[in-house]
Amino acid sequence: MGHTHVTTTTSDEGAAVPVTIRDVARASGVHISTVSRTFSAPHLVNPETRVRVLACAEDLGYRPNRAARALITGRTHNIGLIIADIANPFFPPLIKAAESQARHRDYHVFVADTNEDPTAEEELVHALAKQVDGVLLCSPRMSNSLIEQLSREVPLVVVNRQVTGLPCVLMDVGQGARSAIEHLVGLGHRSIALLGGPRSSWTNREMRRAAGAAARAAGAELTVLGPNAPTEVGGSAVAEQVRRSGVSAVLAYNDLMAIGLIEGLDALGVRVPQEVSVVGVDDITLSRLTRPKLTTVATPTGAAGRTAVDMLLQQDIESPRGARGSGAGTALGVRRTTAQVMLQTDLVIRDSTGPGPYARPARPLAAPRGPGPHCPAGPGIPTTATGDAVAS
Amino acid sequence: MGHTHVTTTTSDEGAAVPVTIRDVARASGVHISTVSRTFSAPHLVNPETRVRVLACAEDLGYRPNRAARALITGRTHNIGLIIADIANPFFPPLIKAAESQARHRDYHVFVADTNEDPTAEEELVHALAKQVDGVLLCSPRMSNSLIEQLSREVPLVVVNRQVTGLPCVLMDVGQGARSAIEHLVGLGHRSIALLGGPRSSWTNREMRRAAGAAARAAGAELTVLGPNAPTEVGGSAVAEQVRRSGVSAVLAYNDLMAIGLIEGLDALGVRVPQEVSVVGVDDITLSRLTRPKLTTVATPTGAAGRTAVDMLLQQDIESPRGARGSGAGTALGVRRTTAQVMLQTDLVIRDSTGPGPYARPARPLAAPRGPGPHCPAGPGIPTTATGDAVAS
DNA sequence: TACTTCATTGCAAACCTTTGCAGCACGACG
DNA sequence: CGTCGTGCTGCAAAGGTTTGCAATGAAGTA
Repeated sequence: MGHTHVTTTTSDEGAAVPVTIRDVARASGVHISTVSRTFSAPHLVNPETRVRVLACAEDLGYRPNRAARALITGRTHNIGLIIADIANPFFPPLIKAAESQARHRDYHVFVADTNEDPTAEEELVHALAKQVDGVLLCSPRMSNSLIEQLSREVPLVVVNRQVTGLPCVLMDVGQGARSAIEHLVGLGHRSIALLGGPRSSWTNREMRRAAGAAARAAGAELTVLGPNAPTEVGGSAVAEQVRRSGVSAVLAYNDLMAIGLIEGLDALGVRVPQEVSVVGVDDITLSRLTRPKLTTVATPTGAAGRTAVDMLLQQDIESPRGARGSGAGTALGVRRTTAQVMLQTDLVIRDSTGPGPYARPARPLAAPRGPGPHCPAGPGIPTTATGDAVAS
Repeated sequence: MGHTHVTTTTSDEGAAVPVTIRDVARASGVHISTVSRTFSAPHLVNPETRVRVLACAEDLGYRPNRAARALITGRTHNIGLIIADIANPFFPPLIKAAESQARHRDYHVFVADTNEDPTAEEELVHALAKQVDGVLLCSPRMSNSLIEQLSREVPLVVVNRQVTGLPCVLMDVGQGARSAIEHLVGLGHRSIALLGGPRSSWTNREMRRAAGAAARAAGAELTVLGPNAPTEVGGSAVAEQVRRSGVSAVLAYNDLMAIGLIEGLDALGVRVPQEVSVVGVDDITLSRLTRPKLTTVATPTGAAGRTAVDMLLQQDIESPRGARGSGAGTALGVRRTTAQVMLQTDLVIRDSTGPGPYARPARPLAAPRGPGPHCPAGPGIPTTATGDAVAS
């Protein structure tokens, strides 16, 4: 892993020459305030002057110093985006959507990864606080109370976590888990495992709650396995445990774990979906590329990113922080309205789920053990999953 | 995709009360400069005073304003990281390595995605310029001359692109492509396709050059297909073309394309590796999870991230930008030394490559068409790939 | 002509912090 | 007793920008 080759050259390249508003003012023969206005309030300056100033600025390669500007206006036109794990393919679509939405409003997005570490999360919020106008906290791992406390330092929008009093963007994983369970029960599974994710994940708690209720309602038994790391290795690590537990179907915390689990089961000689059905959550691109293709609960990540940015900017605009005028601020408790948005999820049925032990044969097929590979849920099996498809 | 549910509440949460160095000074009965020193030069302040100040600061929840600090010191302790496409799993390991390395040196990393768009790249550099101490440009898509120009605005380190006069971190994809071609020729392939990536990619040019030379030297024929988008769809889109071209092996620009290609070939009924062998580049985690597992050229992404950060910080430290003292700077041409580091790559042989039409049978197997699925390159076939394994 | 209105520009304070320099007190040394 | 060094602290300028206010001059109105 050492580097093969290092070449070193020395050159006399000119260093960065910071050109300021003063230089432009001097060059164009006006006061610095006029230059400033040329950029931030063009309608206040004589068209002739303006073009002259602009020409000089162009000439000198002047660029307004955003940090200095932020110091006085209190707005940086930056948004912070804190992510538990960039390596999780769930996030990139969210990031991209947020970035494009922000760009439309003349904002830039800075992404930071926390490695699923709550401490890093907190530190990052502090570091970002004064350099951005607001922070999007995605799938945070820290406590609600800490989040509330941090929200006093910088405007926050939380994604994938419900915290009262703060704007939140949620995905209805409860509904998703319910559909998944009902789908599995409809296929004839009665003994199902839930592969838990990180302990401190709101999504994890929601899924657990909803899946438990749905299983109970449908007369199926739900075993909870976890918590686990929300990654491929987290999934493959529990393969043995899944086999021993004797369940015929598994709902995983996310696609990555589902894929890892399938891989792990494969290594143990357990075939999916013939012997065990697996459902994931997220519908990452990858879930369409593995064999078998993954049945999964699709989450609207792009919409989440866009919505979160909108909510942040809206909240941000109505309360210009760092106001001028001496230290008032505490006096008038700012009245702020916080919305919580819940986005729909959808079950996408592909090839990783198949008939279970209690399936009623859909057509004259060999064994109740299920049809050949790549056979999606047959049309003969209702997915209403209210329990009546089970009978016995 | 609409949101199911929106709840809105209004609360009287106190707004962000920005507490400055002044408040702390007032509270602890010292001058602001003493407070400042308490944080940035603790050894200069009386221990008693220090604890008192720290207590007050803690009490009031004071946090130094990094923007204001940067304005005067000229250092933000931030690093910008510009990436062509976060959705490409090649980058996350690089990002994480860079972040961890930066954190060790008390720096923060801000990541930004450009969507493979050169214009966005340039804009992002400008936006970041005054908010970071330097920028890591990863797999840039803009021209060398523009990069050089931008490097006068902010210290730059370039990854996956060679530009003279600037510090660069390169991966030896030339060597990688050579090994891949030799591996394929050794397996008995004589007609090979190279799936090109983005036109403006340095890696792309390097691979093309090296693969061409290696094929010529080994007496094989190389067909170049492309340029293409460096994604799964970019790969699957050329499946038809690959089949028509009649090659028996393909070297793809990266793993994503290789995986997409395999998927596309599968849809056309072409089996990998039995009918066509496929080699990728990058060794992303995903390449171990697809079937067949991907043979690929592993690139040291983590090392690249760490090295890039080191080089940036080193370059940065010796020349403190935004120096105090009036507008000198042009006068003394700053002498700066730029290193270019080349990192090794390694061919990882898995299941997507198998014997070609000119293979000599390794053991008494059925047809020269190749063994069953999941059979990696048999131990009987040497991978020295100097060409002598071909014979006839 | 005198007065108002308007557009344009300059002035200077403010944002929050760092830092060179000077001042102060105190102990030590000659 | 005078001088010096040392340890600590305060003063004020500086960094690049925005912005309320005032000043200027010209045009419009009565």
